[in-house]
Amino acid sequence: MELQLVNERRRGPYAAKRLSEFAARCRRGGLAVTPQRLAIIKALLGSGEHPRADAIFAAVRIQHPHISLATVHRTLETLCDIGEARKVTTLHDSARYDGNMIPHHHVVCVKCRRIRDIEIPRLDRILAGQSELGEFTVLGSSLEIQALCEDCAAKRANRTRKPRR
Amino acid sequence: MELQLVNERRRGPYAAKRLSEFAARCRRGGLAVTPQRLAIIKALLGSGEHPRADAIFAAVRIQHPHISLATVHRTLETLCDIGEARKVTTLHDSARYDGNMIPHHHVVCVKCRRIRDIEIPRLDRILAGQSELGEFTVLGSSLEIQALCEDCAAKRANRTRKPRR
DNA sequence: AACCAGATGATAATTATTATCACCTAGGTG
DNA sequence: CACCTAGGTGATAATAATTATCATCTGGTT
Repeated sequence: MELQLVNERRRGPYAAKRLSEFAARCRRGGLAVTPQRLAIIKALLGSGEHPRADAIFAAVRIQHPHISLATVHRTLETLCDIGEARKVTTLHDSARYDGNMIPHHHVVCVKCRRIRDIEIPRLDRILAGQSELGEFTVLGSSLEIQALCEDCAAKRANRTRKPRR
Repeated sequence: MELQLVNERRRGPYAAKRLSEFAARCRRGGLAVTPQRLAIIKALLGSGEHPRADAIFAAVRIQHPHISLATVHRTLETLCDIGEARKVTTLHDSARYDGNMIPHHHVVCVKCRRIRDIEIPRLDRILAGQSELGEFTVLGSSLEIQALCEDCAAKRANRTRKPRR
């Protein structure tokens, strides 16, 4: 079997480990360890639901009634920046459409958001053979590769070479 | 080579073919063939940029100065419904986060938007070996499988069995 | 204990998308 | 070919997620 649902049981120990390392990882990323950040990462690691910002907000509010929704949004983005979380969806701020209905996938520049089509015949073959996945009936799929395009890589290199100070 | 950028040259003939079949496909989908819809699919097929609604709006406006932005949004969604276009991003109306940083992918129910993690070790192996892709430097990737969960499939079956009339 | 860069809370601003509704038109019907 | 009507459109308001702003607060270092 090529595709399989992830075993949920592994989540507990994994979350505990991640949580115990969190303070150290914040400091490594140059971030202060605040009660809000702890509460947010805890809520995120404790959820298998791929929650939205407002769900995290609701969960965290129980212990931190004064926390602001803006803080939750900001913190989740920050966590993604230091590699403590990832966004399941949308690298883009608005929907993008594609008229090409031939099966294909996408590379997206995370900086300028340019998109190029790519083909991965072997992946399409794997997916074509899989119409059921646990309790799900497969309808379609799309692979998105996050990348840096030439132009943006060049710009970034310039900035790295001579950081303003 | 497992992954490769799609050759752009193929787009012209492909677009011409799709365009010539468009009216028939609309009727098959029970849709009227309006000048607006024609203009929008034409703009979409003519673009390799995976455009946003507002870009399509700008393009179409040149020939149809009175078209409404709402029509463009509506039409693009309609085109997706009848399989004439697809959304490159965001099945969701808001961002969703994941605390699990172990490489994995997602199945999403297109109805209730429930998400489950899946593992595809073979895909991860393909991707791990690919740090360059044409002019792009690969940073990460995520596969999203669109599906229908058990519950939503059951609900849909009920509706299909007894369509109200 | 004091300091301050960075974090937070409160709120306003922004922006993509959807809803509403009066009017219009594609495409069948007599 | 003129007419009819379900469905489509334009204009605009409403909604809702996210981001910006800014005064205040605090983690962590001195």
